[in-house]
Amino acid sequence: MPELPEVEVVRAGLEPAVSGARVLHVDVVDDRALTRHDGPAEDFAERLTGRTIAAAVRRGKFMWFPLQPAREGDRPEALVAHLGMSGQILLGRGREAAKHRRILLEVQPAGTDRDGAPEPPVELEFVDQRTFGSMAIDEMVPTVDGAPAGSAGHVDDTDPDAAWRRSIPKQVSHIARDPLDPAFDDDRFIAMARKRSSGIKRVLLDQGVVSGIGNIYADESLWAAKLHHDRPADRLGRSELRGLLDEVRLVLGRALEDGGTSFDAQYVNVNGQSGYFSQRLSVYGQQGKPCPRCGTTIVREAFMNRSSHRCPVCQPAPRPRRR
DNA sequence: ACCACCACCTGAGTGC
DNA sequence: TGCACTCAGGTGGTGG
Repeated sequence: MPELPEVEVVRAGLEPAVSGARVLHVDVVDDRALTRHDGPAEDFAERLTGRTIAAAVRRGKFMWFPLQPAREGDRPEALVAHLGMSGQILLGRGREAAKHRRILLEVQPAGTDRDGAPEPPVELEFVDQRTFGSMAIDEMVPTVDGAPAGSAGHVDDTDPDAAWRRSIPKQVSHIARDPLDPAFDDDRFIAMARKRSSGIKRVLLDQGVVSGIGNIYADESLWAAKLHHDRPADRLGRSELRGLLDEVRLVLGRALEDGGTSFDAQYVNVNGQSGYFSQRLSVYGQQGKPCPRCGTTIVREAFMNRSSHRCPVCQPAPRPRRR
């Protein structure tokens, strides 16, 4: 479930189960699910087993789960997860192994039932057909701007116990904030974009400039902002970029409300359920259908070994750059 | 520093 | 049926 809304659906679904939970058992079924981990599977399992998870945090398409220190004075660490193109994290108890199960974690939730008895352990199953996703244990470093590192749900940012709040896994530190992050800096985004000569869609997809946007939401946002994907970013006005940012936020927000975009069973929440935003797509995958705004037939074009979808009238091609 | 391209994978669909 | 080919929601490293 790879773009921001889908990853946020997963993060929010995991949060109540993992916050304060203790990792009882780690089973790495396929080592390829650890490409982001610096070390062998045994190292991953050893460092994770017995640890307590503090929370579930997300920036862009990356999620991480800060771990309480194993011993006082230890460097702060987190379990990092990226879903890649086809990853899922499913929650359950004793479920049958999915075909592409890569890692299974068994955790002891922090909560108790209404009689005060501990809840039964729960399984987190990391499933990933194409193995572009992976997990890792990574050290945490302070955020450069000193603000909370990402979206963490119901967390008190002033709580001194939440020291992890202003830290980020080292391998995620180069990722820019996403447009739904309160600490996202609009002016910084606009300044960065206006230094890029490549097309605006490449800039939207550059996770070091703005994170969380992938091929679906780039196309949807550009259609909403009436911009062609090849418009050179350094030739766009500040107000055009501001307007684009507004549309990005609207699109991501609506997709989140709908539980994300699911084209097939590949993209589901932690309970295996689909999202419904695919019913509201204006251009992505809508080639041959009428533009919802002007009725012109939507076209699909090759773009970076993938596709771009647009309305030829609402989003006319830019004139080639003169020199 | 930027920029375009390629590799990393599995499976579904299409045309011959 | 089988085979070759294309395509799919992402990221990172590589050269220029």
